[in-house]
Amino acid sequence: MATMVRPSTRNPKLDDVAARAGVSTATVSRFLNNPDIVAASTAVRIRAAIEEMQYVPNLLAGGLASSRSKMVAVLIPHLVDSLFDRTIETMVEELNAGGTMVMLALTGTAAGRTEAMIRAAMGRQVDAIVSTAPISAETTALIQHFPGLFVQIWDLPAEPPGIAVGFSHVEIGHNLARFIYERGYRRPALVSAELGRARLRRDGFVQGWEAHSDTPVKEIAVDSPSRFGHARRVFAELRRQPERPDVVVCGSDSLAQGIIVEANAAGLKVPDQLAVVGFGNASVASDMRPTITTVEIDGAQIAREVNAAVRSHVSGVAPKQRSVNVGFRIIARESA
Amino acid sequence: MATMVRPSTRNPKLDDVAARAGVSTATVSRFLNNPDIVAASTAVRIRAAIEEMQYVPNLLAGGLASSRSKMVAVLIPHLVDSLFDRTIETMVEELNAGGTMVMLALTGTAAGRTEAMIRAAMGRQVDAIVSTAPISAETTALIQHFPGLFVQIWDLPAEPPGIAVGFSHVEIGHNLARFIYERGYRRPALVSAELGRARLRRDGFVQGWEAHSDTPVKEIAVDSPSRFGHARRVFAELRRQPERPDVVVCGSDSLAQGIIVEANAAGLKVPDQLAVVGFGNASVASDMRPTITTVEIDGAQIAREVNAAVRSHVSGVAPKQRSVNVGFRIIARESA
DNA sequence: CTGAAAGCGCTTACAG
DNA sequence: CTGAAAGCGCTTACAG
Repeated sequence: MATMVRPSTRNPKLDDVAARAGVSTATVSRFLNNPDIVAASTAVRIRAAIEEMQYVPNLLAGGLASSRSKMVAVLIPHLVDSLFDRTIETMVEELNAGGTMVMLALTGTAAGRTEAMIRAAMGRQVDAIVSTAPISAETTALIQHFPGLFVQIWDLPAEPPGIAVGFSHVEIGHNLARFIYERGYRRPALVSAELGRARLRRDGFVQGWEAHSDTPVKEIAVDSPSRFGHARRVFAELRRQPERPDVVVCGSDSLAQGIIVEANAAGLKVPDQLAVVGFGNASVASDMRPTITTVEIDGAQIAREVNAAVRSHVSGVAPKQRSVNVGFRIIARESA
Repeated sequence: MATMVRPSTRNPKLDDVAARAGVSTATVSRFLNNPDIVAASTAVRIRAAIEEMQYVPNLLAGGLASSRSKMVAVLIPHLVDSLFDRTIETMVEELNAGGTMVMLALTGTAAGRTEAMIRAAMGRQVDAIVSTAPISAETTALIQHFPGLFVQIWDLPAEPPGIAVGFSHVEIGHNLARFIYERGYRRPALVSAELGRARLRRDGFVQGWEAHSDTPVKEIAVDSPSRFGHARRVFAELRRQPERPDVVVCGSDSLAQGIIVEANAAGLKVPDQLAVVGFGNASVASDMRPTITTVEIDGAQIAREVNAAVRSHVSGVAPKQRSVNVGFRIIARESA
C-alpha cells in the first residue's frame, strides 16, 4: 500500500505563470502558441516567469481546448526486421523537432488489431494517423469519423480513405523482371511472402517475366517479413531444383544477404553461379560482399512527404494531392 | 485555402451516450473505467448506446480529469540498427494490449535532446517515461518534478532518478574476457564504441583480461552503434597488426557478422584462423554461418519488468525494488 | 496588444 | 448502484 510520497509543491500551471508575470492567462497562452502577437516587453516578463518556475504546459488540457493534440499515430506491423525503420525514424525525428510526438502502434500481421489501434489513436485526438496497413471496409467507415488526416504509406491504393504516400509494388515487380532479363538471366527464382504488398510485387514480376520468356518463374514462399533466417531453407530448396535458377529475387536485403552466405558456404560464386537481388536498399546492401543489387525505396522521402501533409493539414490547408508517388530505383551492384 | 469539408454530424460524446442510455454521464464514465461497479442491466443499455453511436471516448479529456493519460514515453537514441528493437517491440505490444499507448522519442547520440524529449513527455502527462539514455544532473532535477514513474533501462546506475531495469555492462566485459581466455584465445581484439555503455563493457573486458594475461588487448574504436558497415575498415586494421589477433570481440552481432564476411572474403576460416564474438543475440547470431557466439540480453524480459512496474505505479503501488537486474548470458556457438 | 469569461469532454468526491 | 455538480488546465472568440 506504500505510495510514492511527492513533494507538496504542485507543479505550476498557466495561472501561476500569469500571476508571476503580472498578465492574464490568455496572454501567457498566446505567448506560448504564437509569441509574435505578444508585446516584446510582455514577452520578456513571461519568459522569465516560465524559466523561474520551470513551467511545463499541460498539453492534455491544451489539446482538449484547441482540439490539436500535437500527436501523430504511426501504425506498423512490427518493429523488428521492419522495412519501415528509416521511414519511422525520419518521421519521428522531424516531428519531434517541431514539437509533435509520435504514438507508435504495432498491429501485427494478422488483421483486427489495426482497427483497435486506430480507435486508440482517435481517442487521443491525434492530428494524424499514418498507417502501413491495408484498410478494410469497416475500418474505412471508422476513419470517416476521424477529423484528423489519415495517411496510408508504402502503397498507392486507388481510393485511399485519406491520402497516400507510396509507390507501385506491381511496377517494381515488372521492372525487376525486365532488369533481370536484360542482364541475361534466364531462370529466375522468386522468394516472396504470399500476402499483401509482397504479393503485388510477385504478380508484377511474374507478369513482366512472361512478356520476355517462356521459362516459368520458380516461386518459393516465405512468411512475412522476409529475413536472413529464411535463407537456409530457401537455398536448400533452390539446390533441389532440376534446373538450377541463375538468379534469386528476394523480398528483402537481409534475405538476399542470407542467400549469399549460403551460396558461399556451398562453394557457389555470387553472381557467377548464382545471382542475388534484394529489396529495400538497407545499409547492408551496400556493405555486403559482394554488394547487393536491390530496389531502393526512399523511406526518408516518404517520411518528409507525410510530415509536410500533416503540417499543412494542421494549419487548415488540404493537401494538394490525394496520392504522392515517391517511386523507386533499381540499384545495380555486384550481386546481380 | 480549401479546407477538408467534414460531415456536420459531430462525433458523440459522453453526454450523448448517457442521454441515449437514459443514465447520467457519471454512470457511463464508471461503466467505461470500472464496468463491475455498474448494475448489469444498466451496463447492457450503456453498451448498446456506445455500440450504436460508435462512441470513442476522448482520452485527452479523461486524462486531464483523472491525471492518468494511459500513455508511456519511450526514449531511445535511434531506431535503425538499434539493440533495443526487441525491448521496444515487446513493451509496445503489451502496453497496447492493455490500452496504453507508447510515445516514441528519438534522442540521438548527442546530449541535449534527451531533456527536451522528457519535457515533451511530461507535457503530455505520460504515466511513465522509459529511457535508455544516461541522465545528467540537470535532467535529474527536471525528473524530480515528474509525477509519473521514471524508468532507466539497459543499465543499472547506482542511484537511478526513478527505478532501473538492466544489467551490468562491466560484468559482461569481465565475463567475456574470462570466457575468451578459457576457450584458449590469447590475442584478443576488442571493437567497441568509445562512449556510454560500450565503454563500460570495454573497461570490464580490459580489466578482466589483465587478470589472465599480460598480452595487451588490441582496441579498435568505431562510432556508435556498432554495425555491419564498420567491418571492412575494422578487418583491414586487424590484418595490419604485426601479431594477428586470434579473436575479435564485437560491439554488436551485425558487426560480428560483417567480420565473418570479411574473413571469408580474405580466405580466413572462422573460428580456426579468427574467432568472432558478437553482442545482443540478434536473430542473425543463430542464423549466420558459422553461428555467432554472443551475449544474450533478454530484451523482452526487460520490457516485461518495465511494464509490470508501470502497471503497479499507475495503481498507486510503489515498485518493490529500486533496481531490477535481468542479467545476461554468454551463448557459445560456432564462431568462437 | 490584452483581459474576462465561457467552454473543451471527461472524472470523482459527495450525498443519497 | 446512481446523480448533480465542481473541477482538471488550458484556448479562444469577443470586446476593448
